[in-house]
Amino acid sequence: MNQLRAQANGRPVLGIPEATVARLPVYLRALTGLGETGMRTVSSEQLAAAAGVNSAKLRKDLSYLGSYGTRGVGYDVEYLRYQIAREIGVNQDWAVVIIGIGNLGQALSNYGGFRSRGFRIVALIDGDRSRVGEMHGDLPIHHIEKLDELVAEHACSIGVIATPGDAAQEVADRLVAAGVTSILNFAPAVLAVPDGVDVRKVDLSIELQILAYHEQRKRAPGEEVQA
Amino acid sequence: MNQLRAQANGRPVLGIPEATVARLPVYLRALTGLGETGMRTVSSEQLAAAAGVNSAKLRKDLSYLGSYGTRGVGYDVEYLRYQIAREIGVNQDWAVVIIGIGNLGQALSNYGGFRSRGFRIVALIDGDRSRVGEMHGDLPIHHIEKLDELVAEHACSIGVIATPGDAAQEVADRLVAAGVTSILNFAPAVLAVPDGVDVRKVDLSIELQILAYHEQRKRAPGEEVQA
DNA sequence: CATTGTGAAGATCTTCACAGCG
DNA sequence: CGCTGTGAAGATCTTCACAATG
Repeated sequence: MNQLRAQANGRPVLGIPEATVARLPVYLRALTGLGETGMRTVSSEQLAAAAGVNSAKLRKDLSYLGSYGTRGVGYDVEYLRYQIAREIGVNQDWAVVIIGIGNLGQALSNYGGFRSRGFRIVALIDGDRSRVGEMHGDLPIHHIEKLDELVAEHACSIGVIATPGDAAQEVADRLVAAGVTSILNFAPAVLAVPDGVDVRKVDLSIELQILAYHEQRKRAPGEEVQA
Repeated sequence: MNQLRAQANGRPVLGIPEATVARLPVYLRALTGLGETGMRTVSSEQLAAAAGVNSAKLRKDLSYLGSYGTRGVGYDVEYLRYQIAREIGVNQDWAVVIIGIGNLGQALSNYGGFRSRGFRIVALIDGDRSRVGEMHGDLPIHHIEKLDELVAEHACSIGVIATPGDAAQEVADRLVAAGVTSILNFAPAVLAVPDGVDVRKVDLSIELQILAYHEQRKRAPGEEVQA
């Protein structure tokens, strides 16, 4: 329902396929790594290997961004890195609140990979009043009643939910009411949100279950020969 | 390359589509929730709503498992839950080792959602000798030199990597050498593993980047009208 | 007769293979 | 010549819409 791509100026527009969007951060990471080794130029073959995809897919993905390569040569590492970062929005500053400061919330608040990609954690929030004031790194825990205030103060558009499942919907409602329009949900719950709000869900136990499914298949071959 | 589905006995065989496999745990969770509320029977419409998908997709997905519904009525909650659990392998006992006991590794080791789905964490492992013996819950940290021994002792087929990115490949090699055939990788690194070993990757910062991409698009509409 | 199960149509994603170009 | 960029083919996934049926 999109696909109005590349126009006059060569810059793309609307409608980078979701599958491509999901891989751009991987390419970005790979380019950053290659750049740190001093490499100046990279072929689609090399970059694809570093990113763990095949080169046709990589070239197709990059073609949605524009024509940033040089035929016969490859891509300029730094230039491509910049273009992808701009496309994703990672060279902006994103204020993030984390709600639910259990083990996972703490792990997330300490995760170095956020800061280096433009995500700045501006507040830690919990519903348990007895934990208010507790420091994690240089951030104190606030009570969830302060959510509106904190979101407004930091112009925060992204919220991370790391609460138990049964608290997640209420937290999501509060986030939406406070003006947050993107939610990363670690809680085991399906969230209902209004149009215009994006939710992405990470479920640790689902990933393990998918592995288990395949593991089980490795172990029980031959089950198919029994009509 | 698969699609040899449903045979004589009605039981499916090989080739449940990946997209379906990835949703089965979601249905399982939804069914467990519905079951706890006392619901005995559920229509595809209701279950789809609880799982956050549309009902046509749900029915198509379930059809790959067999014909477990009753026309005009719906699905028996408990029976369907059992069938999905069996299909995924969640009613088995899966021994899991976690390598890298930083914030994330600790969060994972405490995560209740694993145990209840048949995943039993049998060992915590770290490369830092000074942390050996440290207790987390009822498990001590072992040094990575003990990996082979621990994997063998617990007949462990799944490993979780929660180390920094630069240690991940070496850890993966060790896991494979020890006999682990499924790896859940939280480290920011693309892992090379032999055929027959499955790797799934969870990258927390990638999820945030995907949100940022869409968030950016919400804010800058109209960029497309400038040839 | 409400609801499942499913062919068929449509959408999206991947891969191929090669024309185009530096 | 080497490598990108991309139409076109192929694979997979989603949705439609309705026949089958308990």
